[in-house]
Amino acid sequence: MGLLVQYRQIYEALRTQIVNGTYTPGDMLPSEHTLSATYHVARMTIRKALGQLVAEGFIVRRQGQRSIVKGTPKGIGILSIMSTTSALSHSDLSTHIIRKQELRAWSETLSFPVEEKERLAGCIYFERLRLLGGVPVFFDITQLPNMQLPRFPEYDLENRSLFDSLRTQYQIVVTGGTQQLFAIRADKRLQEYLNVRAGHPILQLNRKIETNRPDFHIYSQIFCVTQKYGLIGRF
Amino acid sequence: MGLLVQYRQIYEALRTQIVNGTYTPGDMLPSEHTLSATYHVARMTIRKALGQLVAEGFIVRRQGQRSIVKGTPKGIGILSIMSTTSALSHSDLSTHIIRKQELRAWSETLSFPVEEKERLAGCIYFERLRLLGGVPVFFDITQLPNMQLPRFPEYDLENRSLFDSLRTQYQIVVTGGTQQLFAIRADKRLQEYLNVRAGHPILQLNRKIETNRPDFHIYSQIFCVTQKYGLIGRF
DNA sequence: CCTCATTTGTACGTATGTATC
DNA sequence: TGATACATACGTACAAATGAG
Repeated sequence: MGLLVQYRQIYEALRTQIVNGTYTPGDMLPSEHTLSATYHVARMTIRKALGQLVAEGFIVRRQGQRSIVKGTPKGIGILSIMSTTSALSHSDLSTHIIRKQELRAWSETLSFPVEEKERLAGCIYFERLRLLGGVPVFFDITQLPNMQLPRFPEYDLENRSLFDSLRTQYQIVVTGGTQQLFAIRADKRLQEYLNVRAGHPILQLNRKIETNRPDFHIYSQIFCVTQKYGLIGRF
Repeated sequence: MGLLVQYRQIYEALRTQIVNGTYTPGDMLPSEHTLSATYHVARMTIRKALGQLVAEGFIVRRQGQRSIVKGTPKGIGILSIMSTTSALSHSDLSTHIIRKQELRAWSETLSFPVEEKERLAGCIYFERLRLLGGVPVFFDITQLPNMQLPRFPEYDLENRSLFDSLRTQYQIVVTGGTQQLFAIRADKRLQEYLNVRAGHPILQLNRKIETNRPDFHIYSQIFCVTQKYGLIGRF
């Protein structure tokens, strides 16, 4: 296991408590000193864990007062969908697999060049369509290197987030990335999948996502209809 | 001065050396131990400074080897323009002020609600058009609270970056933000400014940018033609 | 307005583990 | 294998911001 490190365990523990609602937005976490006592670690270890939570938007911290819980952030490097008009439950989002993950050659049309080690490892490829209340809102193509991911091709990406799977199964976490954005007109394939007329404006994102593994990047292309729902994300 | 803290001074020193080319991409920084000796500070202080540089993409760090310089990052929370076809000098980007910064009421059409303290402080508003090789590529509207920004209305935003000005003049640095993205059709105003035909796909970004000042956010709307130049950024 | 306890931020020193070369 | 360098972790001390009184 790669989870021996203490600050990581504490990070996971606190993170879980925020995600599952033990702490709700506006709540205050215990002080560094208190946490240090309860987990039996040095204050610096606690600070490291809290620093991670700050970086990912789970909490905010200000000198002189305790950490304030902000809740589960909307998209950490990822983008999530949000209604432009009314609040909408996240559970209304469903995923339809167009192509299940499979080994195939790297696409030639990526915005960002694949690194040598990744090219040699081969490519896991899949396509998904996301629907909100039955309406298709975005179509995405994901490619990632086939490196030390035992049993990955069997995972059900319909119900689980790719990023959650990578984090919990393989300790791969997103550390940042580069993205390129375009507004385009819908082509034939997009018209079909996204159910729009010819020439409808579509938001395209090409991204190279970096992780804590030095030579492991996720390459994705996302095509999104933003007429009714905007794409929202943190940076 | 807010720059008494040591790790911040060391951060600025190293950052400057990367930006001005003393260190070029691929170079290695001195080891933590060496830096600790040259600056006469503890290793932890060096680590804090290097951590900042990592977070902003100036360097990458891996256990067992020295810090590797990546160069000046393209857009930290900001977006910069990059040609989709060929490499293009950044100096070809020119800025045309449509409306110089002025005090006015907060716009009602922002994606993100303005915070109470900001609303009371009033709004500094300006509009700019960015051109690449003489071709307009994006039009942006920026609004920020009129809080402790002496002489700001006089600054020439044509030649200087807003973010550089805020950082060097007021020690305000971007810490993150939320953005909402849309693909839209060009309306009459955008057709005029961006020189496109009716209905041309336009990329719209609405963003709320957070800073190190607790109650100071920058609200911006960006409208971008991505036909020839993509919008690129880190997250 | 000032004081004081609490809490976080910065900084130092030291030790050990682990990855890279 | 050994030397180098970064990562984690402990302990301590003081500075600075916050909020309560």
